[in-house]
Amino acid sequence: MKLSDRKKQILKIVVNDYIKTAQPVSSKQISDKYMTDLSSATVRAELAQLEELGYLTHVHTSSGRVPSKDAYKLYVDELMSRGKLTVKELSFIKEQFRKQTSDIESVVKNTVKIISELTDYTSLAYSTMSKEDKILNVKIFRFKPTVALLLIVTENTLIRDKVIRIPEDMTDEEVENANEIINRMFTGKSFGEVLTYSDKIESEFIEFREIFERIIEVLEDYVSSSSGSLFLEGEDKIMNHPEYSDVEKVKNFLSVVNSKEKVVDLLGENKNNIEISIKIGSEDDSIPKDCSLVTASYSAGGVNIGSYGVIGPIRMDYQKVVSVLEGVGKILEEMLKDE
Amino acid sequence: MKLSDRKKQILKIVVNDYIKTAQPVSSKQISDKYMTDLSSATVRAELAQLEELGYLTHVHTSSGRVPSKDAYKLYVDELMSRGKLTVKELSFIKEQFRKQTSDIESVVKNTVKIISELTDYTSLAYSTMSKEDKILNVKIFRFKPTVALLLIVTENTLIRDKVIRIPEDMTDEEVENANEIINRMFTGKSFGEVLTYSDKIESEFIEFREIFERIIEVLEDYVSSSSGSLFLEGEDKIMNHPEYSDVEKVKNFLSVVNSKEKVVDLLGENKNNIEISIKIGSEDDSIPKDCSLVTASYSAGGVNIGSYGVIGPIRMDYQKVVSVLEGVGKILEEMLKDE
DNA sequence: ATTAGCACTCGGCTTTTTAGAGTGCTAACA
DNA sequence: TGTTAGCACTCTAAAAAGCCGAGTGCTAAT
Repeated sequence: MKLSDRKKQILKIVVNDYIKTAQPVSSKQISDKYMTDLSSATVRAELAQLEELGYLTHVHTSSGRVPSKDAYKLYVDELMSRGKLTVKELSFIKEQFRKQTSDIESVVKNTVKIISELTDYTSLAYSTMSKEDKILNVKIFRFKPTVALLLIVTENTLIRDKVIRIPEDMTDEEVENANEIINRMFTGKSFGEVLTYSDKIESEFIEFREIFERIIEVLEDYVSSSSGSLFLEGEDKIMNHPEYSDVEKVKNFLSVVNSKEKVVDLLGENKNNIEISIKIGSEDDSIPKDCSLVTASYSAGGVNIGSYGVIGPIRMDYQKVVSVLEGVGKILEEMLKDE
Repeated sequence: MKLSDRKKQILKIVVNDYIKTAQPVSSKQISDKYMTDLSSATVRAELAQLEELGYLTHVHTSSGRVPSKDAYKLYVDELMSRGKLTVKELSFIKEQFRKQTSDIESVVKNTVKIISELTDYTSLAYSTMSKEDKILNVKIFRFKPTVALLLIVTENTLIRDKVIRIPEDMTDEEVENANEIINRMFTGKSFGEVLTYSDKIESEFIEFREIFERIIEVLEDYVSSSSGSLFLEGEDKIMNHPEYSDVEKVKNFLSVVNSKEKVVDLLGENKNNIEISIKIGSEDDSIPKDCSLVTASYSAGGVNIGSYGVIGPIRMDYQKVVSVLEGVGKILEEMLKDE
């Protein structure tokens, strides 16, 4: 059934008001505050029908209406007016980004912080570590007889470094040598490729076997499912919202959000959308019960390299969140383009 | 006034029981469960006197006794029996550490995790970035025309890396050159020294001015008060304890614990003690209200390079916490010695 | 010094009461 | 036919009242 314009208008009012106040909204309020030309009785009739259609719920016989998940969905798809960031917010974002140094990691880290700050929700980002990412350069930097730092630079400007052990009896030249050979072998290849051929390659360089193994280990580690960097900010922000006035719920929320695997699961899904994606409630049940997730993804050089977003109660200020994500996203893309 | 042995014994019972149950403990419970040779009336008399002396409080006229801060202090200083870790726990620790790779950062990170896991409290660690730490080696690794990775290896085996920008028109040789000169200048010097002389040095190398400035920036950044790495684990564990059944309190706790500056403040203090230090309640008021902090410090090569510990409610299982910190500490020291 | 006994206190729980906000329905109205 | 005033009804949230019992403090006896 198609909703009349008036029904839509009323539904929008209900959702807006409920998002703002977290209180069930009554017919009288609507008629008084938003639709002075209509009596509460008329509104009441409309509300009853909207409820019939599944967009509203009654907490109990008396006491106003609360939006259902369907209502939220309709709201974000059709009803919600797209907000713009205020000048103040925009300049705050720019201000924050200005302090920024170069590497992607810290840019993303900062982004997450800004988003959480601006929206007052828990915010998260995930940098994909894709198997397709091509290796540009591998550098073994030995800074102690038995210890070296392994640097891997990839196409997506991702740098990974990790400490590895070096056999003590290797001379610096040998290490240098190994490095060069490895570089020749790896450069231009993707993580995936390198790992696939690792057995074959390995046999060719028995002399550097040990170093080689370490490196492969590191690579495997990076590609392994839950790798990639995860950034989380404002986990505690959830407590600023009345639906989480109960410690049990907070605990549950945090246990999900603090589990890297689960979060990666959440964020991993919307690969291709540059668009903002909104998941409401247990529309998909990986999200913690009664939560919504709003995400976008960012890319460098046209390739999707991660996603970022906000997680919070279903009664979320979608308008604000979307505008913040859009605003920040634009600036973020610019920053990454520079690299 | 000196406490009789019996009073001490009773006080110990009260603290132990209260730590375990979080419930005020009554004279009857004591007489029934712990001192069957004494009647509740006698115990009652003793309790009354202990209260007189300030070790116990009455929540209200009826309903049992609760330890005061003084009681906790006495408890940890004299009364508490030192616990040993169970075999199970010990093997758990070793198991966890076995997976460990080399670098300090991840060892410490792992340590924090283990502690939090084992104690069920929020656990934290802080790696000092001291001005006295001497620079062993500086390496500029240019992996893109305008971008380089700056590595700084220090005496305490700390490695810091950071991405810096390089002027595009510098040739690789020039960068190499700059690197060498900088290395000569910096090696053997402490952060503090380098920063002090930075003005003077700078004038000598106008040609490399830009790189030089970047490096100084990075150094400054590291030395700046809130630098050093902070590790936090199990922030949510606080909610497992009944005194934090109120969201407001949790919020307050988290707001302190999530603020890097504040935590660094907390941990920064007990520099010299290898010993375990226990701070109860607002004995010192930097700690979040009604919290206790148990810390120890770790060192490498005899130098103190950080501290780690546990933060939680005053009603904390000190015995368990201390034994875990000691146990983990020993293994940690060993691991770090290997480096 | 210890203990049994008893009166007394007071928090926490359950129950009752009350007030008011909101609905649904109906009948009247434009 | 859509809108509205009016009213009975429902249900919650908050306050008030009542009850239970755990625990204490004190006293008098052992």
